[in-house]
Amino acid sequence: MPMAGAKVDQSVEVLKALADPTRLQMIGILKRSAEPVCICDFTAAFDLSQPTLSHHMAKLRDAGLVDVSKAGIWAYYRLASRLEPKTRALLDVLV
Amino acid sequence: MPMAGAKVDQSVEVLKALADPTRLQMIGILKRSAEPVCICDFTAAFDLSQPTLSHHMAKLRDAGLVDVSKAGIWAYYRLASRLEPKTRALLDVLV
DNA sequence: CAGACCCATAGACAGTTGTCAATGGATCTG
DNA sequence: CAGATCCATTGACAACTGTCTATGGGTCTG
Repeated sequence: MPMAGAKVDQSVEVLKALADPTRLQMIGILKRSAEPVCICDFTAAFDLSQPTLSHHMAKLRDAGLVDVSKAGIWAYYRLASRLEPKTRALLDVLV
Repeated sequence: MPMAGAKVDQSVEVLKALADPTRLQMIGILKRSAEPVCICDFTAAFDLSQPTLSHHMAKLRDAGLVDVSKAGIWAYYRLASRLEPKTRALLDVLV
């Protein structure tokens, strides 16, 4: 059976969020990390400015791939706990 | 172990090829079709011009997702026969 | 309070992308 | 040969993307 239009759009949204080397590696880091990660950790890992990484993280958040929790000064990011099974399978294949 | 740089770039290339509703559906059609499909079939299935569909197909071809064989007037497309296992797993999850 | 620190947003700008109309090449058919 | 058919390429254009600098809002610490 073919994919319905809404399913296609949702898959495309996730794919677009992952179709960037920086974001794909960010997701990989989050997936492998037991502890949540702050933006400042990413600024140390990537040679990109802090606003750029914040922008990428917002895209991952908009796609529903990432949860954020603020604690004091820091914003802690982790892989979303309630991912669609299909999305989780996608990440298991990718990273 | 983290992904190496080249692996990231290759994954991103595939993801970018799939991160478009038209192309994702084209891949779905090719994956489910036992027979190869010509561009004219896609012009019947999508409300897009022939050059646009040809352009999308070129992107899928450049990403190594699709094989093409020309026979007379027609160009027959099918899912690539020799896909990386990771790429095949990706398509099995997606479509 | 004053400063330092983390993060998000806004504005700007070059590069990429998705689409179309127009064209041309290659192949079949009469 | 002449026309018709399928497809790819080109050129154009609006829209989106990735990046930076600059700025501002919170929050902790002297």
